[in-house]
Amino acid sequence: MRSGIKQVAEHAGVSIATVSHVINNTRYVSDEIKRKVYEAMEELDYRPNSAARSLRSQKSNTIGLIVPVLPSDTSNFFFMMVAQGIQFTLKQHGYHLLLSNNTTEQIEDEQEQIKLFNSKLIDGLFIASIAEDVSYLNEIVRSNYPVVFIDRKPAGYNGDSVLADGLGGAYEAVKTLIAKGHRRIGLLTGELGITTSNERYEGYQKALADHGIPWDPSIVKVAESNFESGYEGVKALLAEHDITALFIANNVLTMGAMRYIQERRIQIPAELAVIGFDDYDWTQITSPPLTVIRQPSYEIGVKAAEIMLKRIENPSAGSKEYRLPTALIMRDSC
Amino acid sequence: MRSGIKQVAEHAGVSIATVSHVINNTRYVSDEIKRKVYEAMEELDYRPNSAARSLRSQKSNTIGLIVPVLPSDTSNFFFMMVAQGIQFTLKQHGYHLLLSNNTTEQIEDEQEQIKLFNSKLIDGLFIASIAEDVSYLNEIVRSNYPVVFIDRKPAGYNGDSVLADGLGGAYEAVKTLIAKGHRRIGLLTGELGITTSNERYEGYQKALADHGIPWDPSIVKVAESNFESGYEGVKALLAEHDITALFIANNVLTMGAMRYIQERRIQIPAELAVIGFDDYDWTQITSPPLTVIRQPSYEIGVKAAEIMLKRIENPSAGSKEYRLPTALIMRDSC
DNA sequence: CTGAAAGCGCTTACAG
DNA sequence: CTGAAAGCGCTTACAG
Repeated sequence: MRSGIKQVAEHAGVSIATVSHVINNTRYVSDEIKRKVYEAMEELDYRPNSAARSLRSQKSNTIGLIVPVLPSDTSNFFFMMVAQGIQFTLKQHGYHLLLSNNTTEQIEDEQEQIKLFNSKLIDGLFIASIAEDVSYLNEIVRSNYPVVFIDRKPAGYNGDSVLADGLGGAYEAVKTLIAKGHRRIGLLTGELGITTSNERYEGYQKALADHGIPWDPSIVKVAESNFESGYEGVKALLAEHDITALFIANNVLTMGAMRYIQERRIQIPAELAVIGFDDYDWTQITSPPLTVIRQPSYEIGVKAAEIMLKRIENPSAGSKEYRLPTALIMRDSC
Repeated sequence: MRSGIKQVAEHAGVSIATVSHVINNTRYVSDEIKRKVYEAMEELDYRPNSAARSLRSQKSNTIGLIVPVLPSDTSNFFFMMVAQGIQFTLKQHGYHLLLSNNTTEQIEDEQEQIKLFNSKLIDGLFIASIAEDVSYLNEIVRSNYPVVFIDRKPAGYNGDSVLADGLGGAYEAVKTLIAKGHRRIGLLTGELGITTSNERYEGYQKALADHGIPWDPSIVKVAESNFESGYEGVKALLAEHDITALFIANNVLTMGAMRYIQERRIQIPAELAVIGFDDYDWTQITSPPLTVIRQPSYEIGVKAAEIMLKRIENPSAGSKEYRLPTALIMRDSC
């Protein structure tokens, strides 16, 4: 039998109220008694039962995370890194992370997950929603706990958001390509709708505009974010159009695209200059190593967790947007 | 205010006992009453409070997962895929997954994590322990819930284990290299001690022995599993020894090794034949695409979850080991 | 400065 | 076939 607060109280010769207060540091207890309580806890290897604690205090010390990662997607580092950053930070503050993948990319699934989390009395929710508009949160979450949006900033609900500066990153990539003399610069990007893709597209357009290059919609390819689409995407782009450079706006598409490029022995950067998105180790092992826009994925997780902890302490109104800078990592592909 | 079982009972005009029983399907209730209860639950959007449920039933419907993934390790797909497989399967059975990374690779950290999980009343634990001997579990877990070991099979505690057939995979890789005419086959592998590395080493030795090739310890390099070590590992191997082929026994080392190989423009397979471990998308974008031993990582997660669910239902004694087959994926690097 | 006691929302013997 | 009630292990007003 595991021992509870009652056993500790008996062992220390005090009331359970006192034990509770020394555990939570929630009112003055004399040093002498404190010592006794700690000793008793030590001796009995006491661990507070968090179900009881949650039930009573309506707090679970647990925060939910919902990310859209398909099981087929053996390449999506981004959310995995974010999750790690979150978990690491939460752990240091005594919080647990409940993980859920939305594997279907259905909005109903997302809602169902949140309902499940609700019955676990989560203290907060991190979500990379697949929806553009999350007003459904008004009914499901009802401001019972803070919501922090990661990577994407959907409309319709009040919550902080933590994202990378996708516009700036895309802008820098395209500007770099332009500086190298390219004018026919293709874009391969994920499906529009979520802010992430929208912003990168915008950055691309803005860079072209700022440098007086007309925007040619026929050399931008919008594709589902998976390896296959990356492969087919460059293939189509190269078959039909005379581009000399390509900016690929996410890491999964980049990987698929590189497969096609390496298969056809297309010379980089001689025949085609490329800049990819996200800086993971594998971008260094292609031939040549890829120039990429780095997003601080782990740091996004850390930041999101910090924001969440603050919100839990101080649920003041008003939401804020946190932008983490991207960086151009120059290698040999352009 | 969220509504509880009491409100549902009132609304349906029955006792809370009856409501509880229809929720849990735990004793006969007439169809008529059942209908009323369901209606009431629907109407009030009732979600059982799982803290209360856990406190009362000593079950949390939550299972913990501890994996050793370093924050610096932007390459470790394996456990991420396993985690996904676990979470997907658990979700379908109404279980939640509590995630924890052991980011320090300290055994004390591992123990601390488990203690934290204990106070959350987890119903089970998945662990890829960094320890060879986990007898400490006897004190911490005390058979309070089943433990399923993933990827590694440490000694000292009774639990099922789910792993890939590392010995067979390594054997097949080396055999393939031998069949291609190689006799000086190097090995780059992760640190010994955990069963995973041990077995792959064994497979390597066995394949050599079975084909009458003397085992030369000077061409095996044991290294920490990270990108840097992979890079330095091949570098050392190639500088000092005349190997014509190389088997790299895990994916992180493979990535680092490929970096060195591509940097030095070493021709594969002409100058060096290589077979890597783990089949992730990025193994297709190197030049040439890599021949690898595929481990079914997602499936290991699914299997582990299934075993866990069975154990929870039926905590019979005796543990079993489940081996999932590996497969040689032939591409162009050998 | 510390304790006795109510109550969080459920499940589950016990009655009838 | 269904209900009244005890109790899981805590936290936190309320007293003194």
